[in-house]
Amino acid sequence: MEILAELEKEPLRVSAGTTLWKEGDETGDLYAISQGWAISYRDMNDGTRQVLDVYLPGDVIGLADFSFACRLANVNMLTSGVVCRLSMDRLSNMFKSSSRLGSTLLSISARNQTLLTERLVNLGRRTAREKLSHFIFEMYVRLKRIDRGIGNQFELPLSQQVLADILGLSAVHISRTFSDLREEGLIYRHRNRIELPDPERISQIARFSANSMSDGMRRLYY
Amino acid sequence: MEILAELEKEPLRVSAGTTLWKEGDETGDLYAISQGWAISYRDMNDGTRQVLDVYLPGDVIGLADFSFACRLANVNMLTSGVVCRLSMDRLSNMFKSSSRLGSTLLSISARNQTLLTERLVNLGRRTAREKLSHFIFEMYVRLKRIDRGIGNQFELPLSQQVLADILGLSAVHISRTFSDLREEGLIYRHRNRIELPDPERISQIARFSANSMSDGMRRLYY
DNA sequence: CGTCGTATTGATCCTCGTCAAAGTTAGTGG
DNA sequence: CCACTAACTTTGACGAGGATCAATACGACG
Repeated sequence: MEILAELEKEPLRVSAGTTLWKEGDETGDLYAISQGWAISYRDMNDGTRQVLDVYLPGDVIGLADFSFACRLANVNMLTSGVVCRLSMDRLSNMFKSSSRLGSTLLSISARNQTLLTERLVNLGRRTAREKLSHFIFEMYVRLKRIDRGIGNQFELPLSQQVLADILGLSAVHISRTFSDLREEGLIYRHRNRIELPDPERISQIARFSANSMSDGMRRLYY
Repeated sequence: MEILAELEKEPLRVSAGTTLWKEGDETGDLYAISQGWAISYRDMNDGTRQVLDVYLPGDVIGLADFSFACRLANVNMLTSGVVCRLSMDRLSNMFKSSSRLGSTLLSISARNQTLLTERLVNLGRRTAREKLSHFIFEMYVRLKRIDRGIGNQFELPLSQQVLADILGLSAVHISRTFSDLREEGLIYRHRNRIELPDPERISQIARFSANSMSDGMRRLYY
């Protein structure tokens, strides 16, 4: 615990749009995001981009580059927020002083992998309707976990263009899909606010497999 | 080193088609695959499936479920081969006796994540032509790493249906895409044998970003 | 009140999926 | 050595989901 408390020592305010790092930068410290939203993404050489990950408060950013000398993706703040730095040096020390902590980091890494995997399925084998509702529902579950007390409305600070870049679709098609979902009374979106009148139904049409996210499945750490 | 040698102690012959585990099984040991090919995949409830990962000799299987009580995907052998078991108990001990090893596992996990990420981009933002040539080229690079001395021909024991399940396409379209690539003299496929007359050009077509796989980028461990 | 980012809507095109049939190849048992 | 079967591949015809282009509408904000 005291090791992890160390983490919170150096809080840093960042404004919306701040670049934490760019692809190709030298790999340095990890960040823990304690307030705000961030995304990691890769620019394609044809002008489009693919969002790889969406980070919420409580997430650790940068683990994926752990074994590389250079960053493999850009990371930007979507909103203003607060991040905490953790230097790699200190991290190495932590490894030595606590084997338990090593397990924990490995757990976090494994869990990230699970989310990626889920998203891989989402991109590979689903229609736009399913992709969008699946993603919205994933966010709903993740937000609920860090903030009990979320009803069936929540803030989702992602433009339709960003959603398109996450789901591998065009922004135009995201708009159309939202229209469909709204007409069917499944998802309402006003500005950046999402309302899910019947979350259970969403999870069905999204073919959401609870496994990977349910608390019941998780183990000891993290 | 001696800890890792432990790994090789319990080699197990397995035949093509062997199921190492199924989705929902209790998470148990890790496997290292020392000969043969394997895949992990998820069955969708509409009869299709999505392949999540392709494992080659030298790869570690099962890290992704590390923090879960249940397996999140099926793992099958595509060919006959040899795998080595590593019990989780021993793994925990390893953590305690060697902080370096913890880092190594984390590196492996991070590297897996990188490959997933790459595949995410592949599924999200590329055409069938690009997807297929990207995947073929990725295999080429990975095989070359474990077997220097591979020229521009190699064995790829994946049916077109499996390729489809990897790339989120239909088997029919894989066939057509191979035809196109063959007519352009880019990729020849006979039976399970792949020939790349001009690997460099493939990597261009595939818009392959060398970063994530190049040795030059890698760090200490693994 | 104009301007800029963001959303919506329509028209058209193209990539890829689906269905179905035929062709190939490997493997089996007689 | 041949006939039979099962898995895999190729090819064609057709349809649908989503991309693209372009015009318009909607706020938010200075």
